[in-house]
Amino acid sequence: MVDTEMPFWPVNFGISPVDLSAMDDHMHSFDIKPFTTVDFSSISSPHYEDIPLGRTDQTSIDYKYDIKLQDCPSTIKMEPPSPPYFSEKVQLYNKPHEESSNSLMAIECRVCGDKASGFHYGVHACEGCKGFFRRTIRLKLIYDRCDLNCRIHKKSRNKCQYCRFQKCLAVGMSHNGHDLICW
Amino acid sequence: MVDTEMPFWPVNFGISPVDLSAMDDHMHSFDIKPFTTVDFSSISSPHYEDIPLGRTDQTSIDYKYDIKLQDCPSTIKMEPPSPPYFSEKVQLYNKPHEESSNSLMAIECRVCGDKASGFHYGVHACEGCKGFFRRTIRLKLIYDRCDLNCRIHKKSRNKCQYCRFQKCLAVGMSHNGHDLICW
DNA sequence: CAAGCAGGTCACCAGGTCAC
DNA sequence: GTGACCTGGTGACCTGCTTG
Repeated sequence: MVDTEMPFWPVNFGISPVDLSAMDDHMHSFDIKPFTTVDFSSISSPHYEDIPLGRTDQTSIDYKYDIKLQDCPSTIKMEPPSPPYFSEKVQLYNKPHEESSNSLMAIECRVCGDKASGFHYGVHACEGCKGFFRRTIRLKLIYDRCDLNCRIHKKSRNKCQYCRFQKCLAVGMSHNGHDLICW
Repeated sequence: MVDTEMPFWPVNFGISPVDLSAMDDHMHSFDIKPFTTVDFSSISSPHYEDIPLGRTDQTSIDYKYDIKLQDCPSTIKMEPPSPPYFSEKVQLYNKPHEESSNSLMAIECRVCGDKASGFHYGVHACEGCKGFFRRTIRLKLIYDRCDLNCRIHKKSRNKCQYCRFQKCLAVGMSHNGHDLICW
């Protein structure tokens, strides 16, 4: 959070508007941080920024965590990011009156398959996995390594924290996941 | 089981624990306090020395935010007011790649760079910054001071309310923005 | 009438809490 | 430690008013 390395915006004082725009564009390019400065605690963000239409830019930058997956056994594979993101939101907004929340109810947690309570940290997740991920991040927890690549299900999700967290990362959970999809 | 001494997993590599904790601590900036210690009456839109045409009567502003931009660090300087009608249009035409079907669509929020939804409070702003500014003003919110001069852009705008609001003021948002453009 | 903005609304999610 | 529940900020959308 708080990237102070480039406190640019104040500088444009007395510059022509055109220059300003140009500068702004430039500034944006600084937003992308190298992994070495990954923003750990950033609190998130804009949930539905451009939801309604054409959010075509859902790149998979979410994977900045995944890149290493922390000594992840090679057997762990990335899963595609949670695509329901748009469809559901759009659907929701398109039919406000209807009890369309039911549709959301049916969505499965990408990590354990339990019922997702919403779109958390960039993926559909249940309360349990959401809380687990949050706790891990906030407390900077490190779990005992496990090479068994345990499968994570609703019933077994608490058996292996290491693999659960790996799964969280693998499915694209990111502490600032929402931010990331902007790029 | 849980080893917190060696935060070695991907997220924070390259970041020192100090940085991390600093970041975390920054979260507290979301605490909102009533305007008890702030002289609300002295708050006003930022001054722009280079404002050509006399925005004479700042006096009628309902909620006048401090000229000092809430004790903003001296490194923060005002940006020129949004002379938006032209600058943004120019910018618009300089960006042919944008789908300019709807000309307004392409205008950037002066605060965060997101897509502006219109001319709000005196500047082109997105729905998010518009709502944020409105809320801050109407509820007389004051945010925990931040001296980090955080840059505000679409994906980070929610990370620091203090700096976001400073940016709002800096770009010229004012509760009676309409007065401003009427000179 | 249309256009455009101020202000309101409320689904949504991050983060906190605490019984278990 | 877990996860169901709660709280509060956010922002997309809506409504109503003003302006031309």
